[in-house]
Amino acid sequence: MSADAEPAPVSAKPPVTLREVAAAAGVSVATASKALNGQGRMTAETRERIRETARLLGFRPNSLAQSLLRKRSFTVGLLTNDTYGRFSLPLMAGVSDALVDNGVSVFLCNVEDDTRLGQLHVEAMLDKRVDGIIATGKRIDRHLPVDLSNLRVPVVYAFTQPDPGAVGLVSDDAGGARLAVEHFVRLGRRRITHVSGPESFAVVHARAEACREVLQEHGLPTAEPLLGAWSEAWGHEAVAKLFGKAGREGWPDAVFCGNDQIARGVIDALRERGIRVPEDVGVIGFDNWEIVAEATRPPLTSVDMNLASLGREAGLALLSLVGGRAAVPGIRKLPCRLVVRQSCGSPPE
Amino acid sequence: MSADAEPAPVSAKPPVTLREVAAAAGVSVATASKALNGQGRMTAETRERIRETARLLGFRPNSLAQSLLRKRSFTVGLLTNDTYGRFSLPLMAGVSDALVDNGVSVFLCNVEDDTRLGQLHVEAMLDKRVDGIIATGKRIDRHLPVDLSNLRVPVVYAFTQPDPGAVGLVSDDAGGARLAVEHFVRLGRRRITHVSGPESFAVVHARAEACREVLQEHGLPTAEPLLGAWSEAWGHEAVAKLFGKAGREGWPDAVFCGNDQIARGVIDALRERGIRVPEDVGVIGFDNWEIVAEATRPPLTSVDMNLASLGREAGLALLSLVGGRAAVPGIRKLPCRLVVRQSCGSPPE
DNA sequence: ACGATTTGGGAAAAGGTTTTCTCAGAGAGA
DNA sequence: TCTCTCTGAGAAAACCTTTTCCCAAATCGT
Repeated sequence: MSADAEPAPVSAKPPVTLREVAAAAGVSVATASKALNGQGRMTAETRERIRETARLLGFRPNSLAQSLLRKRSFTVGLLTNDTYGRFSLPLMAGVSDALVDNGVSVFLCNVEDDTRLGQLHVEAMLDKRVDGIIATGKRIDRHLPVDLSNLRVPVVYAFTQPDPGAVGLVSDDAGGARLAVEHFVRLGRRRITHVSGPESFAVVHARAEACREVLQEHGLPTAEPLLGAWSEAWGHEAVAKLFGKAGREGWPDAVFCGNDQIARGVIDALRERGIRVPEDVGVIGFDNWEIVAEATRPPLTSVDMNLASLGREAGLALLSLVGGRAAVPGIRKLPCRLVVRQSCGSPPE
Repeated sequence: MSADAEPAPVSAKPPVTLREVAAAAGVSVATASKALNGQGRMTAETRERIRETARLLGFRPNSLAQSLLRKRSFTVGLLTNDTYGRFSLPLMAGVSDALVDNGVSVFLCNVEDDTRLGQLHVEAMLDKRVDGIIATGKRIDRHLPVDLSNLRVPVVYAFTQPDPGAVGLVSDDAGGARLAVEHFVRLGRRRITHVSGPESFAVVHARAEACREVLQEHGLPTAEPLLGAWSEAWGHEAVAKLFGKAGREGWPDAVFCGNDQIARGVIDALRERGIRVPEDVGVIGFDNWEIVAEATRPPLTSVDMNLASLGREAGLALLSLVGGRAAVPGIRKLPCRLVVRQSCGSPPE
């Protein structure tokens, strides 16, 4: 019989340890450690020899052992209840971006509005000695279904309701709304309306209020915002309400929408009525959800909440907290940005 | 002067260790460990006393120390290049679901089609001694921009191109297409066309081929699929091509679309032409992207790739690999599922 | 009552790294 | 030549838990 070929072992040999490097270089582990970390005193020749040996052997320090000793794991947890990631993913990208260069990895935990699951995840993260936690969600006026107020690690809240006294980062919804409405005003629009989501959302009020303020500042007529749902269907309905009444002169010439889906519905409904966008009516959305904003006809001008920046800031804030530097508690609002596409037209000559 | 109130320390006292529990219970750490893990021999009374002490003190074992010893970190990495998470997030949800009950946490790493970033993340994960890695992406016929073929830890590929000899899980696109076309046939549709994405995608061919097969099996006419982009705009264009020519009798009575955005475009374009959906033409999409499928008018019947299940399976497969049980290498295709809404009509009486 | 076995529990090593001490030898100053 | 100060490097503790081995006391059998 021929000797059977050994099946390739699924897991290769164990990683090379500092002890092995030290042995290969003919020094003690202490010296090896110091050589690699630029600590201690030794001849440049010794240090270089050890470094070379480590390189040759492909040595990488065991992060677990380091963490155990340093009481710092270079690991943070990102807690979210935003299953589809509309908001958390851009945020996560920013967080990750801010942290990866510091060698920090991110545990993503979806708690799904389930307290038990949240508890489970938080305990798992704590057991794994995360250096800190970033809490995020799908709306900024609700808590996650889990209590993070008395943890042994710092917590930063981003795009979710912070606990009192904690560090919170949210988008400046009022500012975003200003951006949109002022853009309309600048383009010469005069009858500007606001169609937004459910009354139960804090951002709905913040944006509506800012909208009203800007209109007043410019001496333009204000009307009650139309509140409904975050859906295309509501955009259609709203158009029916706004443009259903006869008398073209009463019609708005601009609609600022609470999100891009509403705006999409509004634009489609306007086209169905033969009302031209942007010639007759300008439309601005919110969220700058590119896949929607770019698919509307014409492409949608929209307010971007800069969630990636928000995530970056949250990551940096957490890093600073982890480093022992106290951060100013309270809610910090980060500016939005208007992404101009073609649903508003150009300024009058 | 009144004594200043001490500012609350940002980080509370360090976690309680096994040593402290042992001291409080008047036993050695060895005994304490055994008591808590159900190991060793001791009187039930002693064991219970230690357990109670631990509970009182809020002891939780340091996962880092455990991992160091067991050579198992209860941590896995999820590598993706799907920045917006259309595909990775449902998948991630499934993975997480499969793993959380085993106390396994997931590092989410977005590598963004950037080899350097990929390298960075993989090394960080390896340094942190992840038990395994799940690789995923935004299309199943492309590799991630990072080499995972000779890692010391098991790797499972889900919804991305696996390395040869590795374990790969993907959706059964051909099966999904069959589901859609057979649904049309069952409803009595006879002139069924296929509008899909760019030719460069493997799934485009798989689905088109399956589509052709089903039509042949039923003796129905086949036509070349229309290949374009994954966009609404292409859906509009395709309708122009299909329904532009005069002679209503040559028109299709069913359009199977390569994704929901195309389907959305198709439905909108049909309505604009006064062609009724589903009465005149049935439409089926792919991906079951709920936010799109539910916003089309009428709501879109669509093929769901069961990405959460895919994620679950990937998680379980990885767990099994980590546990040392060899898994069958090669690509396993998981079935799709047809989500029926209202864009196809009801079966004829 | 004496040896054999069981019982309850502790000591110590292991896991990989960092850091603080310690120490032998070398060079310098007198 | 004798002491003092560096210099280069190692020993060992520490981080926290698990597990193997070991030992004394108690129980059992005869």
